[in-house]
Amino acid sequence: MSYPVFAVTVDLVVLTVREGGLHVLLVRRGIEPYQGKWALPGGFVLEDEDLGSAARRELAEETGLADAGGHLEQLASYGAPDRDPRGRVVTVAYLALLPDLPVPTAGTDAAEAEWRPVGELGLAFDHDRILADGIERARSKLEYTPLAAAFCPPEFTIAALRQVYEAVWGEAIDPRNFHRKATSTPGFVSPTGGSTEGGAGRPARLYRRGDAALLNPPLLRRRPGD
Amino acid sequence: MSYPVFAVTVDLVVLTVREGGLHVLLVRRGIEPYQGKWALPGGFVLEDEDLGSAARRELAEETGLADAGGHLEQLASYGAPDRDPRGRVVTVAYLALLPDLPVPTAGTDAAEAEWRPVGELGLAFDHDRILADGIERARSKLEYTPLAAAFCPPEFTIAALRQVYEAVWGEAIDPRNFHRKATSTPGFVSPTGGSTEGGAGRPARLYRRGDAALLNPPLLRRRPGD
DNA sequence: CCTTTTCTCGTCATCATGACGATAATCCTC
DNA sequence: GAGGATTATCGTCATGATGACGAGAAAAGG
Repeated sequence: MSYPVFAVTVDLVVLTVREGGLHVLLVRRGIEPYQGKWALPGGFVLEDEDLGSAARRELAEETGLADAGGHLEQLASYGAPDRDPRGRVVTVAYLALLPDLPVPTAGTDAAEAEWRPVGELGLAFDHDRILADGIERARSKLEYTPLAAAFCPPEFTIAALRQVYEAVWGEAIDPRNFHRKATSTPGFVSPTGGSTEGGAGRPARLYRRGDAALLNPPLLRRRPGD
Repeated sequence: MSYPVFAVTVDLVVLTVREGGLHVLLVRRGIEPYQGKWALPGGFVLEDEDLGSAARRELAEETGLADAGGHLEQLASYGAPDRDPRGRVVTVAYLALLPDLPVPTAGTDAAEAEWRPVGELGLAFDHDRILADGIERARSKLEYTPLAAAFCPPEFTIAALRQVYEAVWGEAIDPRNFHRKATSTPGFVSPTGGSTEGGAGRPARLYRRGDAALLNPPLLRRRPGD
């Protein structure tokens, strides 16, 4: 039986929270098509390589970081016949959530990788859509999982965790209610015993990510139209 | 630049509720590899065909039904290097939820398509995993969306909807509390005005699927370990 | 007419949440 | 060092959602 052949790529939606807003890692394309445009980092899946392995490899190459406590999961696949003018290319998109770390550019593929605020449009290929899907996935996952901690360093305060929610959801959250929710939901966070020092205001206790896979009950954002 | 080439297939996890239990549409493989084994229906993505179009085409071919009010969504992609002994094949799995309809076998590809209870293992390729992912997706979607109605005919009773939840989640639900929840959650169901007749017990009002994309608040299943 | 079955509506205690007051513990400024 | 600013943490209260369960309504079948 004969069948069409495809190239298969992985594209990465790498999100972080910095300066109070959600940012995505983008690269400027050096070659046609879409030369000079911003695009999601990504690349071809190699022979003998699993999809997840390819995503982890690309993430390491683009960020120059050995997986620093973040989170990586498959997002969705995109394969419109005309999505790449060079031919039939199916891309498997992955979503990565990382703490705010500088992107090293020396000695990596990430010649022009940069954190950009989400919301800019005009990315190459169908990357606008992929990015939008990734952001919606991240927003939704924060409701039902403790994954907000993937945006934080290994130890963090409740306030830092709340600021992640506020940045990703784009809405303000009452600090007192959030504190109650975060500390009372089993497996959300676990105290380290330590505290912050040197900042403004009362020192805050430090927490690590909890061991729950799911928040129960979830932490639902306010839906538009209620 | 050179890169590996892949075949791309779509595989379908087609679920329905019948006889009080969750069933999946399986086909018996007629050729090697895995000849004689049960497998998910699926096939190659054609030249000039979008992934979603391929899934809809396969669904129509396998069930012989023009999309009968069900639901179809992308599930995930699977591309382990050794998942198909014939070579590098990436499959994009789709999840379909259908009302319980007979599977016509005449004049279709579905030479041996059958509804099988979920839970049997030993499917071809990595289809055990794909099926498990599809079931978990369906269970989860029932919590946050009105999609349970996709398992029902266009008009249905609250009891029928409840039985969908009980079959998919595998747990009993209090009919009175479920009735309150279904009728009071905005956009979950909308009454048609009609009623059942001829059955045992008091006639039940008929409903259609509501127009909400999300249930708010959601209808959470009891989590193990609470 | 009575029983059985199933649907529908109500009640009540409990829990989660949103709104917000109050106190605690630090830093900064004078 | 006194007082204010800032942030963290704890508490209170009204409201809404939920689980458990009682009870009436509307049919079928003897």
